[in-house]
Amino acid sequence: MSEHSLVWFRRDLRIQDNPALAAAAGAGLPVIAVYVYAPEEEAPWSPGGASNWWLHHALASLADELAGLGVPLVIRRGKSLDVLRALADEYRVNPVFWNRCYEPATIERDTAIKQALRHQGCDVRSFNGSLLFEPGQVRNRSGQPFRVFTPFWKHLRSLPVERPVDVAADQLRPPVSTPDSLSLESLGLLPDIPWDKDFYRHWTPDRKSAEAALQTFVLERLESYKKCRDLPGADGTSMLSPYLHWGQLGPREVWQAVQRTGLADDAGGYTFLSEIAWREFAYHLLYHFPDTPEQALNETYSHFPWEPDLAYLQAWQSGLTGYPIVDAGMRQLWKTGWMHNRVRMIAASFLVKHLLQPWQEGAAWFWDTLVDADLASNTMGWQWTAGCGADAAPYFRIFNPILQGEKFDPEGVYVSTWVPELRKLPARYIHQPWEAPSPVLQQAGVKLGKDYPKPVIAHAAGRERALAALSANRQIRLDRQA
DNA sequence: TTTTGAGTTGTTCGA
DNA sequence: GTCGAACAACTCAAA
Repeated sequence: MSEHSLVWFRRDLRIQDNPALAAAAGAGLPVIAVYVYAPEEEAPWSPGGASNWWLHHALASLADELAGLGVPLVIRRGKSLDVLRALADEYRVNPVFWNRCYEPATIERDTAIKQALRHQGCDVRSFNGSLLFEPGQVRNRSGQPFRVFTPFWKHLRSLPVERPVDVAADQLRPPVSTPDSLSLESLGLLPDIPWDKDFYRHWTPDRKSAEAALQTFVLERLESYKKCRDLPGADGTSMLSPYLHWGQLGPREVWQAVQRTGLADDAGGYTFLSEIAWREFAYHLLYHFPDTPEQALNETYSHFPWEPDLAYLQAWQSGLTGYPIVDAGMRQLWKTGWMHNRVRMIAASFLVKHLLQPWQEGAAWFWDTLVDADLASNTMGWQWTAGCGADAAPYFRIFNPILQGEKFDPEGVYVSTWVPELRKLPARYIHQPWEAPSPVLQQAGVKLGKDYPKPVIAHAAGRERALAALSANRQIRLDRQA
């Protein structure tokens, strides 16, 4: 006889629009809600430091919300299967509900768990709570996965997006007896040294704030999104990525919020929805090409002549390359766990092209430092920048960090915020302080090489070196073909 | 069926 | 200062 149903929370840390929870409410049985902390099961892509910080607060928020409904959040640590099995045995659980994850490691784990639980007579039902569409179900006309965004996006627009799932939260019944739970603190998700103190100024990682962020964005910034999203000094982007990653917002809630504004077909709304579609595309690619977190999608790049150099990598990581827009981005990342999208592209391109460091190094750093670190999006983004991914940037598209700075941060607002030692420089020189005449530097209180580094490499030299490497790589491929 | 044209995010060069 | 061309190779779907 079954006495409980169980909801296994993972990347769906919300009550509303949660299909697994809705199913549990509908099942009518007392509910055990559990979060199993098992980062090793996602290795080598276990959440990094910044992600763990967010996870801690997201779990606290979820536990609060659930407690308000009379259902405690049970926190356990150990192998997911062992934990679920033990709970299922002790509390006579059947069925088990969860919302699916889509990384190679989580797919493999969940498949095995589903099989094992069913084998012991426990029904398992999984749902899609994290994507608009299941990545395996989207195919082009030849039945193949899409490798180009535009046809993918066109195809997506022809499919109906389901409404958010209504969860009858008042139907949730508390467990007959409450399983033991670890304290959230005991998971050790928060840092020992307080590098996170600035995070609190920039983020409130709870569900209420997620809803508020979504509402504020669609009401105040969606209309101008197309125009402002590329300006890192303005509040032009949605900043919803960490909420989406952890499932504090579901993509269907976001989609619906945009539709309700009536701006979905206007420039701003349309552009934003296409960004949501890029997120879908990233999952689609990761699902169909599960090696891509480590290996180039385009095999031509598997033997690319990178020139690994620790000094270069560290200069980039610490925001000391001597290129203000790059350094501003890297420091924003370190301080807040987030970087503006335009600057992510500029900083990534600089690492991969000017410095010839392997894109995997950049991906690993972002993975550890971003609060929105997402295996699908991170992988796609870095491969795109390096030129080896889907819809990749052509080899000759090497961002000029000076031009990019002048174009997208013309007044130097963004640079001044994150590289304060340059804030007194006139806008004309703020993206290339080495070009400023000595009196100008002196007046701004900047001594190059002391207060702020000289460029680690001259733009023209870096560009030429990258083009040479890219051309050599191309030659290798042509030789192989011959 | 085959062909054709277009494709997130750019830069440089020369007229 | 502005403008068009050139800078691969490949995917996808419309014609």
